[in-house]
Order: sequence, then C-alpha cells, then structure tokens
Amino acid sequence: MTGPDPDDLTARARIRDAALLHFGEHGFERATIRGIAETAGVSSGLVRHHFGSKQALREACDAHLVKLISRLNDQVRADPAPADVNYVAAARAAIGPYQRYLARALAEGGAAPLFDAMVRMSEPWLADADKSRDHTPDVDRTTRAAVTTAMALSVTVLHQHLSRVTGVEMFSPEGDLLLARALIDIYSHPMLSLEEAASIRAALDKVQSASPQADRESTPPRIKEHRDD
Amino acid sequence: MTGPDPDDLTARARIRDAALLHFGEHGFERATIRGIAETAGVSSGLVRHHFGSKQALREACDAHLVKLISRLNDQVRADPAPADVNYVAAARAAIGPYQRYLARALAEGGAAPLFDAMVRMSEPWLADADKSRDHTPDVDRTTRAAVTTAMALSVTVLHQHLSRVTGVEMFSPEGDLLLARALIDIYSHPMLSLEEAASIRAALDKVQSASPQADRESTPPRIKEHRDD
DNA sequence: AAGGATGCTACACGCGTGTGTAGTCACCGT
DNA sequence: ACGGTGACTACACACGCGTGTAGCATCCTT
Repeated sequence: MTGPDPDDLTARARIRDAALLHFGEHGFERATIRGIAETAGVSSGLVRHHFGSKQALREACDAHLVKLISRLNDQVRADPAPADVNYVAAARAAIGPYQRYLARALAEGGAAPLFDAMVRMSEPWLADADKSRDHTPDVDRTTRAAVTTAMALSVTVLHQHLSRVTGVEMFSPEGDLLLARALIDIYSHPMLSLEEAASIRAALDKVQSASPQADRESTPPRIKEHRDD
Repeated sequence: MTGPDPDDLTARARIRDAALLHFGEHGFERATIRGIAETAGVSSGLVRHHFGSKQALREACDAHLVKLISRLNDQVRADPAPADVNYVAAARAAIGPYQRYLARALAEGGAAPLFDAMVRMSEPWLADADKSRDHTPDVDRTTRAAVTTAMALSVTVLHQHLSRVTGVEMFSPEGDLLLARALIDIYSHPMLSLEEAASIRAALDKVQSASPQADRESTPPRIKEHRDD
C-alpha cells in the first residue's frame, strides 16, 4: 500500500521521501532541512552531504516525481484498455502521499517537465476526439491540451478547497469516488451548446477586429471603486 | 487602467498593495516586510504599526481581495446580459495585478471565503443548465459547482505552465483571447459521450459494490517499482 | 593490510528575518 | 496654548535557518 518499501531504504531515498513530505506539508520555504532530517532519521548534515543544498534537494524531488509519473504513463500507455477518466484517478492514486508536493510544485511554476509530459500525454487522446467533430477547432490542439491538463490538475492543486466545500477529504477513497462521478458528469455534459459557443465566438471576433490590440476589452464591466483606501 | 489611483493613497493602502504584489511575486515566506515597505515607500516599522504582523498583513490582503471580488460579483450579477464565459475573463481582468497573489493564495489553501463565494456564484448558473437535462445528475450540485469552479480557477493558478506551453503570456490581452477561444471550444465539446459516461459509471458502481470501502480500488494499475532507491 | 573513498555526525558561523522599543513630528480637539 | 493621539522612523534584539568544516566509522579495493 505504501508502495515499495518499509522504512529501510537508502538514507538518500529516505531523505528524499521525507523532503517530499515536508515540502508538501509546509511548503518549500517553511520546510527546514533539520525537520526533514529528523523525519528521515538522519542528521541534518547528511542531507547536505547527499544533496548539496536545499534547492538541489528540491530538484531531486522534482526529478524523482517526474520519473515516477512517466513510469506510470508508460504503464498506462501500454495498457490495452484505456479507461479515460481513470487516467486521472490512477495517476493521483499512484502519486499517493506526494500529491501535496505535486500541488505546491505545480502552483509555484515548478515541475515544468512534468506538466509538459502530461500535456503531451493528453494530446493523442484529444486527437481522437477531434476526428468525430464537424468543424475543425479554431484553437490549436496543444493549447487545448494544455488547458485541459490544467483543468485536470486543478483538482489536485485546489484539493483543500474541494475538500472543505464538499465536506469530503479529496485524497481519500471516498473522495476519489465522488470526484470520479463529478468528473464523469461534467465531462459528459457541455457547459455551452454549440449555438451559444458560436454566438460568443462571434462576439469575440467582433470585439477583436474592432480594437485589434489597442486597449484591453473583452472585459465588459470595469469594476467600480469604493472609498476605503 | 491601473485601476483607482495614482501613487498617492493612504500609506496603509500603499502597503497593502505592495504586499499583494510582493506576496504574489515571491510567495508569502520569501517576501520580506522590508521589501514591501520599500516598494510602498515607507519604513518597515510602519508596516508593523498598521498591520501588527506579517500574518495579519496577509489576512488584510485576503480580505481586500474578497471585498474586491464580491463587489465585482454583485456588479456582474446586476448586469442584464450575463455573458457566460466572460465571467471568468471579466473577473481575471478586474483582479488585474493581483492575479499572481490570488493564484498563490488559492494554491496554499488560503482565500477560502473567496473560493466559497465563487462556488455559490456558479451554482445558480449550473441550476439553469440542469433544467435541460434528461436524467437527474447523480452528484449533488454543490460538488459539481466546486469542481467546476476549481477548473475555472486552474487557468489562473497554473498560468505559468499555460504560458510556457503555449508560448503566450496568459496574463495579457493576447492570452485572454486565446484562452477564451480555448475555453469556448472545450466547454462546448464534451470529452465523454453519454454512452461512455454511462459505461464508466457502471464500471464504477460495480467496483464500489464489490469492495464497498475495503481497499483502494478504482485505481486499476499498481505502479511497478524500479530499483534506484 | 594499507589506503582511500563513502556514509554519516556534531558543532559553529553568519546572515536575514520578524519583531520589539523608543522616539520624533504633525495634526486636532478643547 | 496644550495635552494627546496617531502616523511614521531608526535602531537593536533574538532566533531560526542554510551552510561550512572537521572528524569518525565502515567498507571496498589492490
């Protein structure tokens, strides 16, 4: 369940795992090398010995996660029965205790190769979906894949809020199930009809051609000020 | 464009704005009171004088943003022509320079009242959409609203990645436009057909009734280990 | 068996930081 | 005119932190 191993691993691996945990729990800045060392059951100096610096430790964490995820990706890719939405659930489950780290890393702009890999991973799937479309989409596939990926990851990144609002811890079997159902529902019911979409798109075109790049627009209401400064 | 004011505001307001900026740019921990004070053009002591502590300053920033957003919400709500997706664009535009702060705050679990407000804000819209559905959804509306909100916010939170992948800065007019088009496309084309959705749902039900709560499940493949620890 | 690399610890330094304290200046009510 | 309240500054303290250094034990190599 915990994955690979009891608690006897290489000290280096134990430190890395502890770092993943601490970084995820307290954030990079707030996490301390001493705290990580304590969790790993080693001295603080050993952390430096193995990783050189705190920043390097962070990068090692990123690298480890990337390796783990791409391994999972390959495995799913080789699977004969691609279970659509279960991609997400499976990924989240495999990441296991590292979800909080992943969330933070992504939110802070880190784990870029990981995000990129996920985008690449979702593109072929999107390509399949495109085949059954009437008109060709007016946004390139990569952009749509990126946005789609971001949306899929939002659940991980904003899990605290989802847990609070729904009253169900998202990083739990129960949460996984609720989430899966919600996603299936959302993914199978478009928020916009094709007519609405076309109408909005037309409005967008008009606005754009009116002021090609001049001032902001497409942002209808200017927020009104309130005297409290 | 910059919003309300030149650079002569109450010092308190200037400090708050500077804090919003610094927190957004460097993160809460990494941002320093001295740096904020310098940007605001005041002494570091004055920051403490007005806000008491760094944490309190952060809370003041949150409160300010909540007020700003709810003001915007009221305004959009009173608008006769609700422009669907433009909700997002309008909100993002109004938040203006604070988007980075917002992204960080949300990712770290803060700004809870703000997220909640957004969920409440999206529920009636979802209610409308539900009217034209054949079967009643098997997930309660609040949960779906929360997930939908999270997805909408993912663009803000993960803007760095989107900018990198697409090559277009997301917090720019150009990015707004690209994003709007992508969202329209995504929102108007379901990723799952109703049949696929039903099929996955059925699979989910089976799995769940097989092991009501026992072990994990719904997470098909266990990730295979690799010797490098 | 010598010798060197490696895993690991203990301890100390220095810097940046939030915070606390004292003091100055200006405005305002009475 | 005069106390007093609030905006604002300068300076110092203490602490936690990342980092550096020196040293010890263990194991592998030849």
